[in-house]
Amino acid sequence: MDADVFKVAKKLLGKFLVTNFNGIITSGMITEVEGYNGEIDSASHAFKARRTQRNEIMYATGGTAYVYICYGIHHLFNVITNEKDIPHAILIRSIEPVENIDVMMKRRGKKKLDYALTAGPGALSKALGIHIKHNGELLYSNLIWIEDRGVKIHSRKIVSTIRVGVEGAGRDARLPYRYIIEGNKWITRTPK
DNA sequence: CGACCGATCGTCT
DNA sequence: GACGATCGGTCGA
Repeated sequence: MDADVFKVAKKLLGKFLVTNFNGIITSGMITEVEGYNGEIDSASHAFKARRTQRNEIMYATGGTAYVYICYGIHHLFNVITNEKDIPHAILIRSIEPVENIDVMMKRRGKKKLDYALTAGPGALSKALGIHIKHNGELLYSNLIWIEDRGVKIHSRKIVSTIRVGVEGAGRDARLPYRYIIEGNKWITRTPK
């Protein structure tokens, strides 16, 4: 929980996102994130304080998972970061796979191990088994959590770019709120 | 490689 | 009734 969603977003790089479903642990190191600055961010689901059934969880206390479905198919995983009623969110966009990679490949229907296994928010959710039913899950639960394993990402290695897929988001569409680990190959393409 | 396009359905107007 | 905080396949160079 922190007042500055972008500071938290950068801190999440190098942390490990872990799931434990049906006794199987899968995990990866976070390599790409995007910050969504609540009610004043025209690319955020909570823009203009529009509170709906879908985005209600964004108003929960920091440390809660916000999962929603995009394009009818993909489950996108976000971390809520602020106090109750302040809808700041961080979209986890890519991870570098670490534990039980074979399970993740099976979930994704992949035969080759490459960046596509866990690059992109829909892809990593599928690989980790994250589902819409985990919306509202607490990230200090025993199902989904974030671990610090001592990996330090120096601020010089953090690159910011515009966010992906928000071209039509209006005023804030081109703000540099996407953060990636420089040189890491486990990330999606950078938009123009 | 890059560009394009169809899939697919919950959510909001 | 329209439209996504996307993905993966195909096509052409």
